Amino acid sequence: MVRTPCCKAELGLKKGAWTPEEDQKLVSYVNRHGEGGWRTLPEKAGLKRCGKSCRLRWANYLRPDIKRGEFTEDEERSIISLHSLHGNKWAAIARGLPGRTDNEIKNHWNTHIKKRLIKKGVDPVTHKSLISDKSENLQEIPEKQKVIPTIITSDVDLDIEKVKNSNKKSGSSSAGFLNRVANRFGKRINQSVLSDIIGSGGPLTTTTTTTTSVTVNSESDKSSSSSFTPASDLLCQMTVNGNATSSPSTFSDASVNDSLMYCGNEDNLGFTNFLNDEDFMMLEESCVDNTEFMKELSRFLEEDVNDNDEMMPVYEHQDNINEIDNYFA
DNA sequence: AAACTAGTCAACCGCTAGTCA
DNA sequence: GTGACTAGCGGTTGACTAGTT
Repeated sequence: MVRTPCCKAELGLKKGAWTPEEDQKLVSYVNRHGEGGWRTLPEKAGLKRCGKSCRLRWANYLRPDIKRGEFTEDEERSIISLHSLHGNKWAAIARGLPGRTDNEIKNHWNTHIKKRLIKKGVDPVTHKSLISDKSENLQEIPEKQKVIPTIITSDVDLDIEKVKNSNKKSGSSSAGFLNRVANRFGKRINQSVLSDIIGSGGPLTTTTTTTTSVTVNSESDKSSSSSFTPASDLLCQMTVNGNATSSPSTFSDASVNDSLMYCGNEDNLGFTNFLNDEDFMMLEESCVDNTEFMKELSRFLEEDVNDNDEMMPVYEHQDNINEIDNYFA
């Protein structure tokens, strides 16, 4: 089958930048007749362009619902989050950002976000830490340099520091529990066990972006460290004296997309994002299926009963977007 | 001030999937 | 089932701009 070329140069069709007059003609035509019929539209609208070009121009720049201007922090978070789930499926990503086009997102990714991720030591393709791949060699890195970058935000310095310094609010639900688990239990549990659990599967709904920072101080704790770095939807990082590893996870929930939960002091573990009850239940189910984990967990709980106020999330039920903005302001 | 370089982004190209006759 | 056609997607290009030498 021989395809008919969409744009026949020999027909004298124009290429290159659109003029205001052309835009006006296109907008006027689409407003009168609606979208579609792109192949025949140019002729009817009096444009010397191919239909494909008209469709693109309309879809990317002339549509009234298009949002122009700088990407917001939240939008960037969403892009990174969605990209971790969809990869370079720009159209799919664009569907998650109303008013933004696939082309715009693609450009922004390639010119800004990708570079920033690389700069922070994060592979923009796998969303895993580039440093973690060499975790075995990290012992040789000077202590001061053993800092695993946290990703996700639109700005390099957007910050955990701010979170750390914010007023701490007490938590009471699954998030608080998980923080205690992370704080205490994470130091002890066998890494492979925890990795299995965290990456053990579950329904995926939407993507999320989470950064989990963990620091374990004692030398002996190194062997029992773990990190939760989901390849597809939950981005977490964990460091143990600077050593970072990663493993896939399956938490999901758009609500988690706001990176706002907790960040403890530097000597402790914590989830920087809020985990809602649905996510928690998913984790719980995975845990229950793992007897080894449950044994460890039982031990942890016994110890935890007497000491559960040690680690509280900074943030837990903050669902107002303005408050989130203030958080990073 | 001119030349060069790097960054940005609008637009194009090639391809695929879906639909219809 | 096949071919023609449309819509849409993702990768790439190239014009333009800003910054640097």
